Amino acid sequence: MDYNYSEIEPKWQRFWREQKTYHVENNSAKPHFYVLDMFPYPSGAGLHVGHPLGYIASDIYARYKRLRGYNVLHPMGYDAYGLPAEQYAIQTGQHPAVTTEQNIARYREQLDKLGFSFDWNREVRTCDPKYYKWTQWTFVQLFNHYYDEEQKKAQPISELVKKLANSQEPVWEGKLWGEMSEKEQQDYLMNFRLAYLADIPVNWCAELGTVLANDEVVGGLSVRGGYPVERKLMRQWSLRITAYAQRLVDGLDQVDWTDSLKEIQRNWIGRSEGAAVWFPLATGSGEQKSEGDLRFEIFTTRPDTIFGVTFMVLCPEHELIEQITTPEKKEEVEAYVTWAKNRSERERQAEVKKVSGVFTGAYAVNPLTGERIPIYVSDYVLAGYGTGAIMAVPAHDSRDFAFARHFNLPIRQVVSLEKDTTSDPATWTESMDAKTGYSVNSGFVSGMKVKEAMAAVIDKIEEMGIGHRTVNFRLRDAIFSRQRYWGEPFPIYYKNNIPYTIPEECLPLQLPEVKEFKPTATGEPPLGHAECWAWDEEKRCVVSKSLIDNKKVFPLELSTMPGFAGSSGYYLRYMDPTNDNAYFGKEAVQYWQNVDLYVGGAEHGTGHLIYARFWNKFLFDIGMAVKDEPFQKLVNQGMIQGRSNFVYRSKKDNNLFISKGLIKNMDDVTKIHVDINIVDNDILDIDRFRQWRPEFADAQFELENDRYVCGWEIEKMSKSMFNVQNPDDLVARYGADTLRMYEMFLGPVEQAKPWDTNGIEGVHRFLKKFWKLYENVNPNDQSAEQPAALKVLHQTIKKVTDDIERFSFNTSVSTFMICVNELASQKGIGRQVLEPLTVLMAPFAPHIAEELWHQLGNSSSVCDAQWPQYDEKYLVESTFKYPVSFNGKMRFTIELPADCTQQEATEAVMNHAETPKWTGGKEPKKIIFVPKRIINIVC
RNA sequence: GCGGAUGUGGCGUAAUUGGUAGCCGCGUUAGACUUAGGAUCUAAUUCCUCCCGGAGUGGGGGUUCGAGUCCCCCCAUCCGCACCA
Repeated sequence: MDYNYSEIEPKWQRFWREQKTYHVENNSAKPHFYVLDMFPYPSGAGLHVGHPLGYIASDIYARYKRLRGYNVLHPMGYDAYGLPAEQYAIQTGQHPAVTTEQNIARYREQLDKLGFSFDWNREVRTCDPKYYKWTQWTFVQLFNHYYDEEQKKAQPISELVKKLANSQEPVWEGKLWGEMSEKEQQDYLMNFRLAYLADIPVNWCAELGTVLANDEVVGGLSVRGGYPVERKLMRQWSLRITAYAQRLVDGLDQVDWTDSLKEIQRNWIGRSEGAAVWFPLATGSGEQKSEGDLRFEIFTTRPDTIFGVTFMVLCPEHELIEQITTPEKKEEVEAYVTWAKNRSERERQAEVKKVSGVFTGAYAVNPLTGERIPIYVSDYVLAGYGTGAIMAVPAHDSRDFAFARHFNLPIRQVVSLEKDTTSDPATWTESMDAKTGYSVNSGFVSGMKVKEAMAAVIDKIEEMGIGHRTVNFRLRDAIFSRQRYWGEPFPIYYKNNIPYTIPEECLPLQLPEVKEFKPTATGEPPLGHAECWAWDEEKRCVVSKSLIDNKKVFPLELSTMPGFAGSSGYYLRYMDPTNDNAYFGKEAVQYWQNVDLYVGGAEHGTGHLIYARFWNKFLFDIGMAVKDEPFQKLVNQGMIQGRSNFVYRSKKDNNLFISKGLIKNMDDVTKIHVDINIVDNDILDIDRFRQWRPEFADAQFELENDRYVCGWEIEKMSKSMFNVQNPDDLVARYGADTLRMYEMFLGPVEQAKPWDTNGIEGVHRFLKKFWKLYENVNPNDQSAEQPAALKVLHQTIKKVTDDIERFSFNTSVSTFMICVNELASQKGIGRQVLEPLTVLMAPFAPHIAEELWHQLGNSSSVCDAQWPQYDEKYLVESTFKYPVSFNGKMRFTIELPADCTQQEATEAVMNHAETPKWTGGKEPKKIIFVPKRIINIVC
C-alpha cells in the first residue's frame, strides 16, 4: 500500500476530534505546561503563510510535552476586532461581524487541515460579548485604580480619595478635598486613574478617521494603509502605562526572551537617568543680572556639563513662551510657533537635519555660575519628553552644536578626554558627546571624571534645592480611544460632562447596530449613528438617545477601544474561557500560572508584547493574575518573505518568452511576474502558463534542455507579485505532514527566510520511505532486533530529544532522514524499533504517525503514548576512530578502545607506523589527547 | 546617529559549543530499471591541481598544539529606534 496522505489525514483528524484527544482539563496530577501562539487576525486573504511556521513549531513542542507526561494547555482563538473588516464594511456595506465570521470559518478550515493539537473548546474571539465583557471589565478596573508610587503597585482610587479627604493640606487651588465640587474632584482624580480622559497630542489619521497609538505609526504614516498622520490635540482615553515603565524594564530580567527583543523593548521604554534642574529667569533686559520669580524646569542626562550651558531651548508648545517673550520679539516668536505647530509630523521628521528656531529675547540664569543665558524656541526640543525644555551644551551635544553653529552662539568645552587639556571649540567639526574623560572649565568639578562630576553636580543641585536626581522614560501613555465602529465600546457614560463607568454587573455593554460605518455628518465616530445608545442610570440599561434628559439618561461614549485591548489579556482567558462570573477563575490561574512558551513574530515587540505585559502587571496588582510577567519564554518566528518567479518576454517579439539561461542581455527582455503555482523548481509549466492569461494563450518559447527556466527573486509576499503560497495548495499536493516537516526543515524557526518550495519533494520522499519501513513488519513478530537498528534508534531518540528542547526542529528533521536512510538498508526491524520511532515522529507528522501506530496494532492514540528514553548501552562504542593531527594538521586516524587512557593512546600513536613520517623520527614535545575527540602530536 | 543581529558550496542549511568544516535536503552530473519519466534506485558533487598535493567558513590581525566557534580592527547585509536632551 502506498502512502496515501489524502486518505489518512482526514481520517485521523476526525478520530482526534471524536476522541477529544486534545481536550484539556484544568486539573491533573501531571505537571502543567502552557504553550501559546499569538492568535491571528482573521483577514480576508486567508491564513498568512508566515503563521503556520510558528503554529507548527509550537504544536510540535506542545505534542512533545504531552508525550513527556505534561498536561498541556495549547489553545487558539481570533483577534477579531480590527480595521480591515471595518474598511471593507465601509466599501461594501457588509457588516464586519459577517465578514469576520466568514474569515474565521476559513481560518478554522485551514488550521484544521494542518493537524494542530489545539483544544478548540477553549477558543476565544475578541469580538464575542462573552469575551469583551472582560476587556471592558478590565478597563473599569483601570479607571478605578491609580498607581501608588510608594508601594509600586496599583491601588483602588477610593484609597486615594480617602487619603485626600483626610488630608489637612489643600488639594487643588487652595481648596481642601471636601470643599471641591464633584466636577473638580473628578477632574483631579483623572490625573491619577490608570485609564484616564485627557486632552493630549495624538496621532490623528484623517484618512482612517481615527487616532492611532505610537506603535501604529511609523515615519509619520499609519502602519495600516500607510496614510499620513498629523499631531493634534484631542480629548482621548489613555492608559497610564508610563506608571509601569520601571517595572516593565525590570521585568525583562526575569523572562527568557531573546536579547534582541528585550533590547527592542528597553529602547522603546527608553529609560534614562539624569537630573531635573530649575533655571530661574533673569529679570529686566540688557546687562541686569537679578533673578526673577519665574523659573522653568529642564531635564538633562548630563548634569556634569552644566558649566558649559550657553543657551536654553524651549519647545514651541512650552507654556512659558508667551510670558517671557520680550515685546520686540513677540511677532517673530509667534510666527515661529505657529509655523512649527502646523508642520506635519512627516515634514518634521523628514527635515530633522534642518536647524530652525528663534530667540525669545529673554534670558535665564545659570544657577551654578550666575551667568545670563539666552532662551530660544526650537522644535528640535520635543513637548512630549522630559519637561519640553533643555539646557543646551553645544560642545557636548550634537544637536545643540548644530544649533549653536547656525545661530552663532558660543561653544564652551567642559569635558576633555585628557585631564586639564582643552582645545578651541571653534576648530571642532562636531561635538564631543561621549560620556568619557574629565571635566574642565567647570568650577568645583574640574578635574573629576565625567561620572564623578555627574554625581557631584547633582549633589550640589539637591543641596541648593534647585533640582534633583530623576529618571525619564521615552515611553508615552497608550492612547486608548479609536473613532471607529468595529471594537469594544467603552463602558462609559457622561453625566455633566464627567465620565462614569457602567456598573460591573451590567457588563458587557454590547456594541450597537449602526446604519453606517462612517463618521457622522457632525464628525462624530460611527457609534454616533447608533439610535439606541444612551445610558439610563436608574433602569441600568441602554436606551434610546432620544430619552437623554441629563437627569437619569445620559450619552454613552462614542469611541471604541483599539485592537490591543482585546489581545492584551486573551492568554489568561484561555485558562477558563467559559467563566461568566470572572475574567478567569482563581483555581484556573493558580493551576496554569502563566504562559510557559509563547511563539509569535517579533513585529509585536513594541505593541502587543508591551501592552500585554502592562495589562498582566495590573491584573497581578489587583490580585487576579498570579505572575507578574505573562510570558516566561518567548520564541520569535522569523518573517517569511516571498519568492517570486519571472518569465522573460522578448522586446522584439511580444509573443516570445526566452528561458533564463539563454538571455544574453537583460535589456532585450521584459521581466514579468509569473504565478508561482505554475512553476515547479523554477521550471515553468508551459501548458498551464498558456491557460493562465488569455494574452499568453499562444505564447512561444525559447527553451534550454527542453525546459523553460524561470528567474526568481526574494520579495515581500503579495498578491500582486503572484508569490503567495497558500498552505492549502501544498496540503492538497503533499499532505499536511509533509508541509509541517518541510516548514521545519527550512531552517531555524527564529530566522527570517524566504518561502521556497524547492526541496519540499525531498521531505515528501522521506515520508514515503518512512512509510515503507513499516510495510514488511509483522506486528506480532517478537523476534530480537538487530543491534545496528537499535543503535540507530537510540541515537535518534537522543538527538531528537535534545533538538526539541533546543527548539531546533530543522536538525530534528535531518536526524529523522538519516535514521530512515539507515534503517531502510537494514534487515530485522521490528516493533521494538518502529514503535518508539513512531512516537518520536508523532509531534512532527502526527497523521502518518497515528496511522502507523495503529498499523502496529495499537488501538489508542499515539498522542497518549510515552516519549521513549534512550539507553546509553546502545550508544557506547567499544572502539573509537581518533583523528590524529600533527601540529594541528590532520594526518591519519587510529582506532583505539573507546575508554582508552592518555597513556595508552600516547603509546599506540607513538608505535603507529605513520607517526615517524610526521615527527621525522624525533620525540614529540607533547601529545594532546582529548577522549573521544582527537589526538594531536606537537613537535 | 544609537542599539541588536547575521555573514559557511550553485541554493536552504549542519558542525557534539575550541577538536577530521560542509551532515541532511534541493539542484546538478553519470549510470541502472523502464514504452515513457517531473517515478524509483546507485554513485559523484567546496574550489584549484601537473592528481603530488594545496587553498578554504565576508576581509585583516591575535590567543591556542588546534579557531566557523574566543578576542581586536575593518567590510557588507538585515532588523529595531531615531532631534528622547
